[in-house]
Amino acid sequence: MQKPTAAPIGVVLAKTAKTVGRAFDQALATEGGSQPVWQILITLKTRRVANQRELAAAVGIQGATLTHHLNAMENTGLITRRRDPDNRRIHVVELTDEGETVFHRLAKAAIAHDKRLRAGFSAEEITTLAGLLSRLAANVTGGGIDQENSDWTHPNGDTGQD
Amino acid sequence: MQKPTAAPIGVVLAKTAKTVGRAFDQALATEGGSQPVWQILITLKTRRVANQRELAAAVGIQGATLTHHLNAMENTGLITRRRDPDNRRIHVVELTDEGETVFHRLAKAAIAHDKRLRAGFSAEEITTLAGLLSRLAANVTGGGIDQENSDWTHPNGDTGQD
DNA sequence: TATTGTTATACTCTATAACTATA
DNA sequence: TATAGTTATAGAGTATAACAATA
Repeated sequence: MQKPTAAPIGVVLAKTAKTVGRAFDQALATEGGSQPVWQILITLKTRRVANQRELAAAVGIQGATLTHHLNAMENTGLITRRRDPDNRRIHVVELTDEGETVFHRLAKAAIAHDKRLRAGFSAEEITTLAGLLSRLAANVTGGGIDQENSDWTHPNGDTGQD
Repeated sequence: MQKPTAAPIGVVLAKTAKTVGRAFDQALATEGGSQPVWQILITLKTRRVANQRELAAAVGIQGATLTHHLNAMENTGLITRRRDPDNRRIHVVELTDEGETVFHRLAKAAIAHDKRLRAGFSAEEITTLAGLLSRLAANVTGGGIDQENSDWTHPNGDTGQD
């Protein structure tokens, strides 16, 4: 009986991500959100994107896929699109007040989710884990993975912690 | 300027899983597979499931979703379904020869993928990573995550390494 | 009635290709 | 022509609800 190889790391990663991702979906859905919408909102709040292509890249989807989500978000009143007067090809995407509100609600859910996730972990372990995951991603991208999203927990110095 | 929180671990996990998962999709697609098909095949090869509900649970999908995939796999000749004579409610799922062949092809791709993933990692780091990921998953499931899949690299003592 | 699985239907996310508008 | 974005269409994966078959 050879030493069991244990599950390959890709399988462990995929299963963990599925489990954790579903819990996150659930948390966001409770607040009327979804992962793509959350990714779009957080990107709009935490970095300046020059155009939708950049936004799509930051979220990790194609331009047409982004349009699809933006249409839904515009319909539900989370964002507005207007043309940039300096270059009318560019559609400037902006959060509405409702979009801001939803962002804060989702941020709260995301923070709670992350807190739950970190339970029992030391800060050092989280750092180690993040580092290992980054290296994993780098191994399949050739090293160019965009792992920023810096200070998202305080997008406005306020995340609604009542 | 407060110390940047870095990305929350859930975000790092999701992004890494997306990146790595897409690379894996790509690797499987090249061999005519997909992740659900691979999960089903590997489960059939590495554990004895009493019925389709168990198989669905092992793969992490609903029964109806499994049926959907099994239909496709039956159509493409990877599996057969026959009724268990002892309990005709149960549909016994079995790999055809073609199914075996595809399994081995996908296993090869999966092994190559995992090797690529592990590049630059020590065995200890992989163990650490797997452990941390398991704990992460446990934090959202209440502890009952099914992380087996033991010796999948040698389903028959042979994985086709030419 | 309970268990096993399938069918019908639909939703979300994603993508590619062709198109419009602007430069 | 090149760039920014949208529309049209489609496909994969998933799910729930209702159903059929068997026990």
